[in-house]
Amino acid sequence: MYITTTIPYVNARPHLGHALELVQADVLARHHRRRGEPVRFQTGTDDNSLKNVLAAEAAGVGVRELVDRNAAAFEGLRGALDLSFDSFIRTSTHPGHRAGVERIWRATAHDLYTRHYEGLYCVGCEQFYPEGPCPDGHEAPLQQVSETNWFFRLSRYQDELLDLIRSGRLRVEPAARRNEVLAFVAAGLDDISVSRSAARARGWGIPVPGDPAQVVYVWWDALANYVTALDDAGYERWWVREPRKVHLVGKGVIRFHAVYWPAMLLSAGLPLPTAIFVHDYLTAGGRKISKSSGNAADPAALVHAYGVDAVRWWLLREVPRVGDADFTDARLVARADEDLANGLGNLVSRVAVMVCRFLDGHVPPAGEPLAEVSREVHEALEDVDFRRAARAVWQLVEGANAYVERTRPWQQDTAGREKSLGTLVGACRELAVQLEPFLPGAAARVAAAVGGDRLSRPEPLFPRLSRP
RNA sequence: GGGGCGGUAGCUCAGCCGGUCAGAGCAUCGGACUCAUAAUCCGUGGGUCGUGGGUUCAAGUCCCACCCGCCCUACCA
Repeated sequence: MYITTTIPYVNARPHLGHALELVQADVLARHHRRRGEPVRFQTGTDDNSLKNVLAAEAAGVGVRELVDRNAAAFEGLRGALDLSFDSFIRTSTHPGHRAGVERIWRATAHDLYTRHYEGLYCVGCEQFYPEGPCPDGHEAPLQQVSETNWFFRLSRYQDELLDLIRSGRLRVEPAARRNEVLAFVAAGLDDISVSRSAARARGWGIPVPGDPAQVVYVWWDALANYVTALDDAGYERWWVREPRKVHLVGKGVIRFHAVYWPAMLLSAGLPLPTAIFVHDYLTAGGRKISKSSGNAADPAALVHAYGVDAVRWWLLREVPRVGDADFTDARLVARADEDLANGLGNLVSRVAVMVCRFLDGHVPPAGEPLAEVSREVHEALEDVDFRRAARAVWQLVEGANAYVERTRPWQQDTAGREKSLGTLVGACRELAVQLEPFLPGAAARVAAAVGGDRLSRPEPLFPRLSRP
């Protein structure tokens, strides 16, 4: 499976919303790797956005400097969040990116034409509007622009796109999002502008082949990363031969991924992605998270404060498949204490201690499995429902804790203790296996605590985050 | 303006094609237990399922209108 995240533009540092998408992609990648499937997990940054130029000007630093600094912060999420991406592309520095964008441009030449355009342009949106003000409320005033741009014949692909999505050859999940896209396409597609004046872009971006006065529209540039990130062999393997190509995207950019991108590929005669998984947004304390609104919900800071397991667990266990989710520190702490400390951590602790206390640390033979959850986890992930998958894993924790109460090893003779503790150690080991895609660090610690023939009393795996 | 999503116990939410669908978790309260990170297990209370109509033998579950929140899209029929 080829799994991608969107590549955020790096006008600021990453926020929790980026972390959500990365962690979701990471779970899919780890899950499918665990199943023995070939996986390539791709992410990166969009360095070529005009917004980066503006952010640099506002901050009084060079574009290169700002872009490098912020891109490094995004790439640094790998360590902070235990991400397992195979490659990280930066559109301004990746060796093959520019050439790849140019190649796709040329391959679609039969659908490109120039048109004079006059209108109001919002640099914040990188879009034209018939009237002001900018609907997104960007600070910068709309600019009166009169120029000639390149246009792409998107209108030509309307029927093909409808057929693609309706037939499921291009899967869009959740269904509500698929319907949204279908409604948009069915309403009629206009050709889109796919270049910008190089002068207004301050020379930042990729020049249009054969027209250096124009730079390639940043979305065209950015979308291409899904194939330009791959070298020739990689392209063949992951974009031509791979049967499952999945884009994870936020709800705000569905149109680009489910309409523009497939149309570009159709025009260029290239293979298409097979699925687009759309997540909704996070709010923080009831307020919209935006990169410009300060450093609220900084994932690296949250990891520093609460640990990677708590942060990943909140993102996976608490965020619904449909609908925005509100993040607060209190919710993260409550969820971590309830599930990780009181549930999983305490379970491992009581099991290990009983083995030490009653069986002198010797691990008895494994008993019957307590619950079978791998299938439910898999089905939930196929359905792109991370919360349901995480909940399924937790059935093991609850089942094991209930089993302890039911069998009461402390009241049994040695044979009884061996039987129930054998079952419990087995359950903890299974838990470590099932947990790996979600909380790789925690899974490893659980595995270490209950691995081997002899156990010792473990330190608390997950100390409570709140004061008792 | 058009389209979409959400509005279900104090909180976070499940409820697919209409008929045990009025639920789960947390919180509250009561009980049990003592292996464990003052953790765990069992049970209880609590809701006119946004509002008002309609269809139906039967509607959170379908239709219409409206209110609130959010998203996408467009401001020319």
